[in-house]
Amino acid sequence: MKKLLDLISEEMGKAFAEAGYDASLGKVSPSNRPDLCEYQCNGAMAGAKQYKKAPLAIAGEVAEALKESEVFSQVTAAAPGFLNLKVKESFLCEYLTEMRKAEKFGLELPQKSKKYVLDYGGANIAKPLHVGHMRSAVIGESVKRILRYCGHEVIGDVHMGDWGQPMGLVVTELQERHPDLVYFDESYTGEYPEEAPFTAAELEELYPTASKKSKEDEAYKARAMENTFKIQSGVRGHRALWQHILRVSVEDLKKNYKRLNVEFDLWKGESDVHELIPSMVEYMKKEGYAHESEGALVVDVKEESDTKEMPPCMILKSDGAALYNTTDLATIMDRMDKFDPDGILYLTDKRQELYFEQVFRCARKTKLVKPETELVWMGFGTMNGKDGKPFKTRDGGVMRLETLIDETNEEMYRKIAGNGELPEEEAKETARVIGLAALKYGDLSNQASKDYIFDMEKFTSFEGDTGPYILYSIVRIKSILSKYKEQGGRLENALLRPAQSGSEKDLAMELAAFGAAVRGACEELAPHRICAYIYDLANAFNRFYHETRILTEADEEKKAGFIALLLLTRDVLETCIELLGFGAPERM
RNA sequence: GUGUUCGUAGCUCAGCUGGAUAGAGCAACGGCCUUCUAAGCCGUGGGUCGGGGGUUCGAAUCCCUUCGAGCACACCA
Repeated sequence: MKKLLDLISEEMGKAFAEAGYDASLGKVSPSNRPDLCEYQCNGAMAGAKQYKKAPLAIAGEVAEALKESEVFSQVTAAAPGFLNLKVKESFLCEYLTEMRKAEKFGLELPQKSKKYVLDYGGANIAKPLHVGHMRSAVIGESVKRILRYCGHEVIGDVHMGDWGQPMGLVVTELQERHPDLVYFDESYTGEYPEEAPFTAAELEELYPTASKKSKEDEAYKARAMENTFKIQSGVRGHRALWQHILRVSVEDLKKNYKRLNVEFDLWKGESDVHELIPSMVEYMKKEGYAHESEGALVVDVKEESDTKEMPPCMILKSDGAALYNTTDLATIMDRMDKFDPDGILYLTDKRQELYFEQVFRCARKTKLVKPETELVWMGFGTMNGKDGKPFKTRDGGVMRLETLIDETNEEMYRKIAGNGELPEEEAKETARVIGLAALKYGDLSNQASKDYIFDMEKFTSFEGDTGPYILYSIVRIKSILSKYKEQGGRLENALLRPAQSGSEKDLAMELAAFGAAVRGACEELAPHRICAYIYDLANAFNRFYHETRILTEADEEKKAGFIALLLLTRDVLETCIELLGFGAPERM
C-alpha cells in the first residue's frame, strides 16, 4: 500500500501534468497552517522560475484541473503560490479501511530484504551494567525491531568485552583469597568442578577490588597481567576459571537485559575471534596493507580528501599484543564469513566516532568486506543528570542499571498505588510495565545522537510527552472497547465510516500517517520519530474522545464506526510501542 | 592547536529534502467532571531561533565569519 502522502502527491502530479507542467512538482506535504488546510503543495513556486510564470497563476491552473478530483474536497491557490488542500472524508475512509485489512497496516516493504548484523549493548564481563549501558541497549533494541518490522533481517549481537585485562584482575583477586583452589594447581590433570567457586554477587565485587589494588600495587598488577596472559594462552586451570566467570556473568547479564525487555540473538564476545587474529595479521602484512610505525603494526587510512587528522589504524601494539581495533576487525571478518550480511551496524557512545571511521576504512582498504557492504556507525549521546553533567548517584558514584530500574518502578508504584483501586499484586506488576515505558520512552523520545537530561519526575509523569501518557491513552481505548463488548457489541463487525467531525478527521489523518512515520524511522534509524508520531496520535485520540460520546451514541452504525476507528488507533499505538520495546497494561 | 557536534520560550525538547504567523510539554494563569478513566480536554501569557554577513522571490534550516559549550585527536575500550 502506498503512503497517503504519495497517493495525494500522485493526484497532484497528474493535475500539474494536465496543466502542462512537470508532474514532479506535485509533491504534497502536511500543512504548516492547519487553520487554512490539511495538506499543502509548494510546487507552483518551485516551478515558477522554470516556466517563467507567476507562481500564483500556475497554482490557479492546477487548482482548476482538480475541480472534479475524487481525492480533494478543496483545492485553493493562495499567495504567493501555495496550493491549500483538504482531502475528502470518503477517500480517507477508504484508505483506513485498506489499512485495517492489510498486513502491517499496508506498510510498504522493500523489494529486496537486507540482512544486517547489529552490534549493540556493549556489556562487559565481570562488571555489572550501569546506567551508561542503558542507551545502547534501549536504542539498539528499538532499531532492531524497527528494521525487522520494515522487512529486514537483523542479527543482534551483544558483543561482550570478555577477553581483556579485567579477566586477569578477577582471577588474581580470586587467587589472593583462595590460593588453594584447584584451578591454580598446575599439576592437576583431573576434571574441574561444574560449580563456579564464586557467586554472581561475589564476582561483582571482585573486579572493583582488584582494579583498585592493581593501581596501588605494582606486584599485584604484574600478577594480573600474567594471569591475563595465562587465560589468553590457554592454561587449563585459568581457562576453566574464565569459563566460570563468563557463565556466571552472562547469566546475570541476561537477567538484567530481560528486565529491559532487550534480547540478543548472539552472545558473542571478543574472545570468539581470538584465534582468527594471527592469520588476519599475517594476511594484512602479506598483502602489504600493514606496516610498522613506531614499533607498532598499523594500516594507513588517511585519504586525500581529509580535512582532519586521520591517525593510522593500529593492528598490533609495539609489544605485539592485540587491541580493541584488532578484535573489531577480526569480528568483521568473522561476521562476513558466518553471515555474509549486507551491512554491519554499530551502536556506541558518540565519542567513538573517529575510532569507527578508522576501523571502517581499514576494513574496506584491506578488503575484509565487499565494496558494497554497508558499515554504519550510530553514535548516541550521554545520559546526563539535572545539572547537565553525566548521571551520577547522590554520592557521586556510577549508578547501576538495576538500581535505576528499581527506583523507577518504586516511583511508579507510589503513583498508581495512591491513585487507583488496583489490588497490590496487580499494582506492582503494572508499575513495572509503566516504569519500563517511562524509562524507555524518556530515552527514545530524544534524538539518539544528542545528550539528554534524565529527569525521573518528568519521565514518570502521566502528563505531557511521556511513556505513561501514551499508555494511559491506550488503556483508555481498551476500556471503551471492553465496555462495548459488554454491551453486546461485536468488534469484528465494526465498519469505518467517513469522519463526521473535525477531531474525528484529524484522528483519521494521523492514523493514515503511520506508514510515513515508520518508514522515516527506519530510513533514519531513528526511534524518536516513532515517539513523536505516537504522541501526535495519542493527542489526536484524546481530543476526539473528549468531543465524542462513543458508547452512548444512539445510531448503532455510527457507534460501530467510532469503535472501528478506536480499534485501528489501539492497534497502531500498540504496534508502535512494540517497536520501541515496551508494552501496555490492560488497565491502570 | 586540528577536527567535530551543538546553541530555538524560564526549564526540557520538536522543527522532514529552504516556504505562509517558529511548534510541543513542563512551570504560571483561567475555564471544563450527574455521562465511555479529569492520569484528560480547551484557552491565555511567554521567542532578537547565540551575534554578524551572504545566497534566495522566501533562511531556524544552505554558505562564510564570530562568540560560547561539549566531545575526539595511534599503543584504553
